[in-house]
Amino acid sequence: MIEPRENQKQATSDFVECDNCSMQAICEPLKTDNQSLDLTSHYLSRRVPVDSSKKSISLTDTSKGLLFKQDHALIAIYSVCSGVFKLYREQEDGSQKVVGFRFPGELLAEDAIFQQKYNYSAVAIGEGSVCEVSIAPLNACSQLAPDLQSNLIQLLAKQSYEQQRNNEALIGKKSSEALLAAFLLNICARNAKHLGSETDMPLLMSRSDIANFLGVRRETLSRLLARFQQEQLISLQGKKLKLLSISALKSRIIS
Amino acid sequence: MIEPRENQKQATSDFVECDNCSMQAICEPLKTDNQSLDLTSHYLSRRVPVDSSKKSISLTDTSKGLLFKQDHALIAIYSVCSGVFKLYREQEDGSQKVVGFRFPGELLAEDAIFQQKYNYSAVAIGEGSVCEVSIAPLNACSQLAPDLQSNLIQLLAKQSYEQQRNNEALIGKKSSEALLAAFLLNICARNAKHLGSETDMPLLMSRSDIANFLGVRRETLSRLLARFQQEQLISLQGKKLKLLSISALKSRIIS
DNA sequence: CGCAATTTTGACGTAGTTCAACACGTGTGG
DNA sequence: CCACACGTGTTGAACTACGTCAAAATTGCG
Repeated sequence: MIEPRENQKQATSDFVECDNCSMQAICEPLKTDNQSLDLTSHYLSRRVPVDSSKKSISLTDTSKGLLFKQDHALIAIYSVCSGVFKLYREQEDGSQKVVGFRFPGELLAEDAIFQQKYNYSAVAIGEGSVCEVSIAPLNACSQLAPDLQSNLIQLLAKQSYEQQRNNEALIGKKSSEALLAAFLLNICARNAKHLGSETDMPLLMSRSDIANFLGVRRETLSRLLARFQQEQLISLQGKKLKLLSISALKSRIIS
Repeated sequence: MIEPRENQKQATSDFVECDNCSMQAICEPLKTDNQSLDLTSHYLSRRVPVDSSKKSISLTDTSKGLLFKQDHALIAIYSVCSGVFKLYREQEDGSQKVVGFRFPGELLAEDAIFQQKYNYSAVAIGEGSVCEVSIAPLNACSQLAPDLQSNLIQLLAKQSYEQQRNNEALIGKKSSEALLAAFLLNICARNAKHLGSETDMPLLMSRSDIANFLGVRRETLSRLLARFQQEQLISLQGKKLKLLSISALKSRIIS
């Protein structure tokens, strides 16, 4: 396993390139504009490591790898640089419901802007890192730079689009099989750009979390994955997921 | 009610008040600012009727009540003034998949801004009306009025929030019962503000459309609704839906 | 009123859940 | 070093919810 020695920061290749990042709209344009260049430094922290395998870092609290916590006041929004983040919500009965995953290049917590508080908790699965955009300074800078504002509009509009698509992929699938097929295609598509492959990706999330998210039992997920392998739709060894036939998978999505 | 008589159309009470409308951010602030007052006239058309029961109106095409069509170029975004709109997507196999409903005060098609084309078709269920914001003029005006821009940000941020919440309500529910309970609570909450009741609303959508959206069969939906009535969770006569016990319904949402 | 469309009801088969046991890897302490 | 607990993933058998197909009942509309 290619494990580049670690924590004096991973190899560059583990990070998504800025060109593939959702946050680009409010990071990069300012690079080209000399006058605004300084602005990003007021709100942006690049590639902050968030690690669930080590003891908790400088972040506020309890659980290791926790990026932010449900119901806490909004401080910053993020984009994922590396790793995978799990979004979940504590329920009245104490159990947790996984409400989503975020992959490198994707935005995180932007839906907290409306009520100024986080709607779910986010935790890194294994090692991860994020770019952090602090909201208060961003707002201040936006007053000064109209371009920044219109870029923020673009960013939110794009996110609205992505979210709609991701959710359409999952609502109202009649069988678990269709649901899983849609999920696998969805996550591979979302990882395609930065991994350079439409068919291969590491499945870092645990079966429990995936099953929780999809609303099926661990056991069912296990059986479905086994069936998909038998039928040569996917191959799955360890964490390595490979889609063997995208078209065949698509044909399983009968909503 | 401040109703500047309009299009000599439906009774005033059928329209959502502007105070309860998602679009308010880019409609109303400009009312208070005398200088910008004129701007809205450049991009905003108020309370345009869209009616599926009459013959097709001045709109482009075929089906009556159609507001916009999937894959067509983005011209305007909308907010629902009255009635209910169904969002659906034509699938490869020719069938249609209902991907959402929109109620008075809610935004429509904002997720088309990213790719400048509509991601689904929208059709009025029965009679409806919308406020229409044309994108090109809006963009032009945004250049001139920074306030308008930041209001647009607020609007998109809010929509991002709403969308996330609506979808969390529906993904990964283990039983159809839980799914339906979540759906009923969701749509009643979304109609609460403008109807003035958390528990009562007209269920204008057909059973087929609801079942399609939820990904269950018409028959199953029918049986579930019957069961919910037996168990005194809801009452449903004709189109009148009443939630009899919100807490009991909530307890059915075991995700 | 009467036909068509929509909704509801019934009987039956299958897919997915439930509960239990088991296999595997990892970390912990004697 | 082994024994043990623990988390994760897989497998089997019984039960149940949902889908399917078919028919009856209701609603809506001309």
